[in-house]
Amino acid sequence: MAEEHGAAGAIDTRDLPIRDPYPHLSPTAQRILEAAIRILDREGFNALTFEAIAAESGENRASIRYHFGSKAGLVSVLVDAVMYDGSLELIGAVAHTEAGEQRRRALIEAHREVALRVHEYTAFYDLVPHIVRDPELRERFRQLFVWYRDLDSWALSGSDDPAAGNPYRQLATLTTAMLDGLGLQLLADPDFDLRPAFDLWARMVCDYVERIAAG
Amino acid sequence: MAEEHGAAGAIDTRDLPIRDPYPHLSPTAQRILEAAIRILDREGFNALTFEAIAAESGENRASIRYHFGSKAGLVSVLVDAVMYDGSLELIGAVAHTEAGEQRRRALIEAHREVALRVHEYTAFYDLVPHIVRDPELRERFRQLFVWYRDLDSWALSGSDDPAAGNPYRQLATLTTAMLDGLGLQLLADPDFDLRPAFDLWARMVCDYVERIAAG
DNA sequence: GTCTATATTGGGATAGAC
DNA sequence: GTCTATCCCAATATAGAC
Repeated sequence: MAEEHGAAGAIDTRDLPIRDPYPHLSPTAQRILEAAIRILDREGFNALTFEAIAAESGENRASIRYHFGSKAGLVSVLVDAVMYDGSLELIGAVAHTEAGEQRRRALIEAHREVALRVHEYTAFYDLVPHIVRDPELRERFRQLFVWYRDLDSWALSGSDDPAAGNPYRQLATLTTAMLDGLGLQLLADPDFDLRPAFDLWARMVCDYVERIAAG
Repeated sequence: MAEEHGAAGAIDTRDLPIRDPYPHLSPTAQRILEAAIRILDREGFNALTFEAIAAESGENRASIRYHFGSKAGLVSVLVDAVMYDGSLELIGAVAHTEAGEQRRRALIEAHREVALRVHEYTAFYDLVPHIVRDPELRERFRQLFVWYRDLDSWALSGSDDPAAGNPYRQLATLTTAMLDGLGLQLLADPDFDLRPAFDLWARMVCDYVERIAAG
């Protein structure tokens, strides 16, 4: 009675516009990248200097340039790592669910979990100004949104057929926007309880999906 | 048959957690501030140096420090100016509308207009990382969100009584989040057409409001 | 591959002339 | 109130020793 995993895997990591940077890095480079992410979370983009990264990682200043070429090279990999982490969680939650109501619930629950963790949004919003002004990074950013809308509409449709997601495309756009926007309100006030708002959204989505399904 | 303006003005600029910085500035300081905003829009926060502002405004480097005390002082006023501009437009759209359907429509139309102009979101998202890390700025940011939720729920309720907005508070949170999130998607892709998504949102809001009103 | 030392740039702050 | 000159510092980049 369970769906075949192959079918449910119609959307997986291979469709992601970004890839996991870690497997392509030497152990030293991985340590540097991890240190850079910690600094970005804690102190923001402006604190992301070779000096600070060297201290945090235990590596030498010059070693950072050796492994990543330049500041821009490091930032590019950093952006991939942050984006990839966020996407991976969503894929993991829905990729192997059965078609139908179960998948829709899994998607909404995964969204809720992500939304409630402000910590990841700090690094994300720190990177946005730089992503938007770098043509290459912005293109990856754009593709990531496309991917999010694809995944969301696919999961909302509850069908394994990607084309079935089309009626849900605008709803997916709204859901993605909602999550980013709620993250911003959480940044403004870490004590703000966004669960009631999220619950309302989940109800509105379910109502809408039922109406679509009913014709 | 029209409501009194005094009553419709239950929410106005006096309730804003930030004030218009311009009236308190000398003509020179105003020119400097305008130049700073242009640079922020065009080149981002990192390009916002005394050097660049002096060149853009035609004023002298030292004059900037004289008028704003320090870089942080300038940024603080800059944040107020950007936030105030966004808020003013929304107030203008709904403050003098009649209670009921007209006000709800005015609110939604005002939101649509703001959402479609990516240009203002660039400066906003450039400032976010700095706002979030400065306790004073973040507090004003938090209060601004509270104000947005108040205004939105008040306008959605269609009543002049502020308390009538309570059932719409979560919906207001979602609307605010939606707009910020759509702005982000527009930053990622200026050609992305978010009107269909916005139309869907307007419909979902109307449906919800009708259901609440019906009891 | 790794590190030291140094070059170069550009930021904000300060003091004081006008 | 406005501007000039200068100081200090921190950042990335470079060259070359090991």
